Amino acid sequence: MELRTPRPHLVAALEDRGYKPTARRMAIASLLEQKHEGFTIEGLGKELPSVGRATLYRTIKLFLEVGIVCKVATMDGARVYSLSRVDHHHHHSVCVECGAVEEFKAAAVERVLNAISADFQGEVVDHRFELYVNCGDCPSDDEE
Amino acid sequence: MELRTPRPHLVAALEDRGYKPTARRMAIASLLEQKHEGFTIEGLGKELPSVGRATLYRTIKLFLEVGIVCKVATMDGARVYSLSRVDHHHHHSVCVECGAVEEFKAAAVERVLNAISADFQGEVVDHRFELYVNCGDCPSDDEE
DNA sequence: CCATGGATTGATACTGTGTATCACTTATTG
DNA sequence: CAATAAGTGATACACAGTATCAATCCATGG
Repeated sequence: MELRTPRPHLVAALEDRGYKPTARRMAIASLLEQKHEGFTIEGLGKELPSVGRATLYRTIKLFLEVGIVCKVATMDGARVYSLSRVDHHHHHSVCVECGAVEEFKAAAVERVLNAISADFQGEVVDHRFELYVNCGDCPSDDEE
Repeated sequence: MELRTPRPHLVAALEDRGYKPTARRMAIASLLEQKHEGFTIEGLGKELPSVGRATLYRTIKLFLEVGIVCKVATMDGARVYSLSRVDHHHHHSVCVECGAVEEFKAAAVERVLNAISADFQGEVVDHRFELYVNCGDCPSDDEE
């Protein structure tokens, strides 16, 4: 298991919640940092065969909880995960060709949301806004 | 299998594509018309035990293709299906309490989408916008 | 140094969701 | 009625995710 130290804020995000930055977790985090595409956990398993499946699921769940990974819906309704590079609220675009996930912030979306919330009887608790794109510079899977 | 005839446009949607309005399909469609909440296929299976599991999955897939059913992502990323009552582009709200799915059209969303598309290098192919709400008049599961 | 206890890990079994296959049935059409 | 296509059900399979439990790791105190 090659252990490149991931960026400090990932480590901090874990430690702040009382989780240990173990070798497994650091290996997984540093792998994710090299990934531009959305990933599945089964896919990670193939790249990190030395890490148990249960640990992978647990770790990604932990990363979700800590906020360094997001769960994104693809166009066909499947789920992929994506490392979050920013710590504020954002949305995702997913390239339908190469699967690249980008994070973007659109104040306009929040404004629309507020407008819609006002119309809604009942309370708007949360939302999801995803863009499916042709990113235009899909690597021929070089980034893999 | 009780066979209430579903609304004509469901039948038409099938026939227009060369699919037959069989007894199974009509039974499933008429069950869906009574449903206000998002549903899972396994759930349908419990309500229609006389219909084979494979047929249920095939039928819902067919309904998706024909456009009379939508696949909606819940807040936690799970998928539910929902009968579509309108035939134009729309979005969904999902009540986090009772699971009720509403369809709504928001021109503002499309405007934002156009604005964002202009900023994007590459082409925006599709999008998803879901609202998670507390609908405020959750039946105490009376509508089940 | 050793014991102890909590956190982490891996193996495994299990549930849920969806697809593929194949034999059987039903409808249609000539 | 025979031939054929469409639809159906059983089953097996693949994939996603959870639960359990024993084993391991690691910090701490004696």
